Amino acid sequence: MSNLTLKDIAKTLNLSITTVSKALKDYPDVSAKTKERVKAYAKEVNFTPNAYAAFLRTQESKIIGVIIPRLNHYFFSNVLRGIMNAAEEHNYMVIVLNSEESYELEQKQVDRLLRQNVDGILMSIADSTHELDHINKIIAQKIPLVFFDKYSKLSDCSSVIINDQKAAFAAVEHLIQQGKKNIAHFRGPLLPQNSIDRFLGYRKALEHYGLEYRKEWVFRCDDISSDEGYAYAKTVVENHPEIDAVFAVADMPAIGAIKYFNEQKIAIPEQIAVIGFSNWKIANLITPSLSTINQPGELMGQKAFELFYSELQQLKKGDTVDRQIIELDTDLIVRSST
Amino acid sequence: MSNLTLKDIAKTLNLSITTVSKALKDYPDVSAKTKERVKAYAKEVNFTPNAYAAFLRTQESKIIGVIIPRLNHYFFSNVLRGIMNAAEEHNYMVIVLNSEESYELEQKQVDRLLRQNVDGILMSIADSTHELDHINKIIAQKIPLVFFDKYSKLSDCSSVIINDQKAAFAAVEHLIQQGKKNIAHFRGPLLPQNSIDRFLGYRKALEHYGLEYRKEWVFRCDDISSDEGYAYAKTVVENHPEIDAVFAVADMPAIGAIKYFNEQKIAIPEQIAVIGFSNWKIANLITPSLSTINQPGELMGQKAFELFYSELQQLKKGDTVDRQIIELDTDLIVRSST
DNA sequence: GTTTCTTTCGAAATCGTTTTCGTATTCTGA
DNA sequence: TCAGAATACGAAAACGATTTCGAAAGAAAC
Repeated sequence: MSNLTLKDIAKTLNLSITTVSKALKDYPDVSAKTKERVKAYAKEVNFTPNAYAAFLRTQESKIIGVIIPRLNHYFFSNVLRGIMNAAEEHNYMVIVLNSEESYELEQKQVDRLLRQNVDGILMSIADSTHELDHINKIIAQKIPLVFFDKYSKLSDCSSVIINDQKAAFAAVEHLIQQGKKNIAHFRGPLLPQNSIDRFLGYRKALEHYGLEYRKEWVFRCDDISSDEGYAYAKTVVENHPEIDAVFAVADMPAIGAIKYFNEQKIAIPEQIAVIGFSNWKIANLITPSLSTINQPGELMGQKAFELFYSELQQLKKGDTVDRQIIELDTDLIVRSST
Repeated sequence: MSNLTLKDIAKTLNLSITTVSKALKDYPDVSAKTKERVKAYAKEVNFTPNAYAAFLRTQESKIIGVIIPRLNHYFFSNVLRGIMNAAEEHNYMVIVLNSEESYELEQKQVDRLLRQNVDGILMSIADSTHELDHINKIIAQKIPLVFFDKYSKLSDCSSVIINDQKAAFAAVEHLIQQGKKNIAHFRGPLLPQNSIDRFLGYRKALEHYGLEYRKEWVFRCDDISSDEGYAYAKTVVENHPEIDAVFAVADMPAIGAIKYFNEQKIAIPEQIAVIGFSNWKIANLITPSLSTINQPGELMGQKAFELFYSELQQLKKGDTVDRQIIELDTDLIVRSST
């Protein structure tokens, strides 16, 4: 029952290792009869070739690495699910690593994956990543690299993203159409591109509808946590009573804000409306349910794998790889908080 | 910059492959001088031994497999995080697979991991798993297997679990101490042990406090979803107005129930109290915040890895492995819903 | 009957590391 | 001075699959 090898099969069938190997891989220089014999026996004893030995020759590990900044975020775990399902279809295994949003950890994880000889790397870069040496190392080794969600504008790689600016614009536009005029923004950290883009979308929407941009209405959530949202909601109520709506960079801060407003018996959305970003499952479960922007996580993961796979095929054929950027549609989900 | 081998290093340093290999691994029969020379050069060119070639000799892949029933569940993603952090410390990589709570998929994933020659498997068995052939296959191959959270009472393996019965008892006891007398239970599916144990804890608490068990007050959530909780809450209100508290098998059904009660303006906890199980992050974010049982996810993952690691060491020494069952403490978290 | 071409198979090299064993050199003590 | 022990290194055989190349045997052609 323990794993047998080609040698074992060859011995029992009175053939050479070579012939057994060829028979299993349908080489033309093996007779139909022996092929049948070998295949039948291989199936009978449930033979599976040793992946490591195979790698030494083929240099294909049939493993991809995925680096995710946070594992227990609903959105990312959905992306992961999409990746894993797609990988499964192509007989790939997935090694998952998380960077905890740390640049140092991210570098280490990349090294790990390269040492493991993965066939490709899919990653969403950490908020704190400010240098790209590790990214360039991947590219230098000619290993397919695909970004998802959080990407780097500086390195030209295949990516699956959403148009954060457009989505943020839609969210703020929706608030404006509900009659809100003094809209605050709970923005994300300074570094990652999507945090910047959402902020820019916010500004653009204000500008487009002739509302004044006031930087004291922008609050920075470095951890993108509900606690920050809760704290800023308090600040808003106490120091900026004129604010009548909040657009948050993500659902978590939005939910924290709603919690505070609920406690203070501030009417949502009448007194103050709240809209989030990502459409976490929880968004639909709180009271009032949270309006938000839906990000198609599973689809994003699937597309990311497919980009990797097509790059790999191109590399194997010796073609020059053409790097694509896939922009997925988001949609505005209106619930009771706006 | 591409990966060099021992051979390359040996050539440039005018040494044999053997000596280089030994120097890097601190064999005693290499002089201090050459060790220095080799190590310095290896660091300079950033040499990392090929994991696959190494496997062929050592039969150690330095990879463990983790099978999780649902990836985007807050609790499991926390466990995963604990596993991954512990694995990292011991220089292990983690291949993650999800079974989607399906027995068939679970079998497939086990086969995958065995084929990949993982050094061990950590898993939480799927709700629908009713046979144990695949489990026995792992045991037969003498590969360390550790269950976490959802385990099988039938196979004697190392496990990290909580005492579901005790925890459920504590939850129901708490409701009773709040003066509740007619306590409903939104139970989980029939199969998994923890669903059964929580149900038994519920019954035991009723019995212990002299309350009558009524089976029409038990509702089965096969998907453990918020929708089911929502629907059953409606049933409770419409058909069983005497019920004044709900103990749910998990946070999700509890949250669904709260959503319905909120909509119907039923006072929580005055008219009806609700308690969940798991302490998802969301539990503290809804209004009213949800009382629940805290399950230490990250710790569970860490312990699971440690159990695996100690089994592996025992195996390598040729000792007989002693399988342990670690029972982690849960705690009752009282919030506003009770 | 000799040559040429197929068909079918196997020997052996290879991937990159680990590890056993042997050998050459130096060092010890009497 | 020399046996014996320590020290430092290398040759070579694994691990298990893949693949190139060559060779044997039979079929076909003249």
